[in-house]
Amino acid sequence: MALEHALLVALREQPASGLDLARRFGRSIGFFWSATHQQIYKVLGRMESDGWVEATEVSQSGKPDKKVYDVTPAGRAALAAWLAEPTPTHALRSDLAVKMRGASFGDREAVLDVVRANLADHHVRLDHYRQLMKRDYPDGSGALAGLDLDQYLVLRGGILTEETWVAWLTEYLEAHA
Amino acid sequence: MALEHALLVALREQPASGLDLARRFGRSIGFFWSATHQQIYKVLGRMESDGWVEATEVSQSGKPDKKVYDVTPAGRAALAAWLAEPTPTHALRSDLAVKMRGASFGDREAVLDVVRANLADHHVRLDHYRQLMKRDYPDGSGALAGLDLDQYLVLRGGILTEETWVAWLTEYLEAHA
DNA sequence: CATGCCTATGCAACGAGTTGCAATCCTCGG
DNA sequence: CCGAGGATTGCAACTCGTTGCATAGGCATG
Repeated sequence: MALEHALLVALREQPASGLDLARRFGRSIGFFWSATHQQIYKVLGRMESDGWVEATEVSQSGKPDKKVYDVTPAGRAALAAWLAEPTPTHALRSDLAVKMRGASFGDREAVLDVVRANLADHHVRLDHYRQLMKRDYPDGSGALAGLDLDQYLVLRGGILTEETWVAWLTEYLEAHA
Repeated sequence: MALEHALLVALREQPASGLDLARRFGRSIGFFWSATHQQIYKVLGRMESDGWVEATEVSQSGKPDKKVYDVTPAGRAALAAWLAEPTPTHALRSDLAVKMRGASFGDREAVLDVVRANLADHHVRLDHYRQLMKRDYPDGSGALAGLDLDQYLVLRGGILTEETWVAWLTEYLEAHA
């Protein structure tokens, strides 16, 4: 239900084509929200027929044309309304947690390998986020406000989340060492 | 894809009926994995026709009969195979993060209210988990092993996760104070 | 020119989960 | 007896997202 609104946020930050969005959702935004290009095209089409966004054909040199989407006033209103709605908090929902809990019912060493692989992945992500932080906010949050501050704070959330994963999986592995 | 395996883990811990499972998924297990009874019945039916579980009709005094499911050898093998598979890590996926990032495009004070409501909810969950921890593991993890240790460690993960949410949302609110 | 590769957009089929509703069995209170 | 209400199981329709594939333009290389 929220991909539409995530796309509205992304397009308000910067108008873009479907594939541009897919790339952004694979990078900075997408570390906190993922979506494939198929899903993005599908939702963009619905949003366009709902009048939330409108597309402009843009010619490119050396590449096929692309359709750059921008948010309409109706889309802005829909976004503002959604932003003010309460959001239910839903639980974690992690395959890995299920495997950790069920490790006794299979090959424990195999589960530990899965956990180790995930830990390595979370280390990579954490390093990546920290690099983004250093590159984009070398002076900390002091001078930020509005959109910049919000982007900073969401990146902070990503870092906190990855640190938690690292801590948790490390604790799991040490307890089973 | 993993509800089936989450159910296998739950049933290996303790055979149960569909509604029993729904209640457990609304409680201890479900703080890390949620599922409605409809979804559980649907998946249990498929698992039964796949030969992963088998049901026994059990009469109850004062209540309708119930079907208690237990895991078959084929189900045990399927669970063991799944446990050893690698698990891709997928990103956060949080409506609230999108709202925090997009707060500039709507009524910021309304978004802050949404964040405050979520913060209160995470405080409640954190308290709940800590009570579970105190009730079920008053002596810490020292003497635990196997299934008990795993259950403890997953609860630890829940606590770490909720602490992270509390820290993050608090930081967000203070930055916009 | 033919082939392969990248960009860009999109369709179709499927799987998973949610929401709303229904049916049955049982007990309890009036 | 009758109706209310909880327990138990389940169906149907819908939304959301994934996976696999298709189409087309343009470039580079052999």
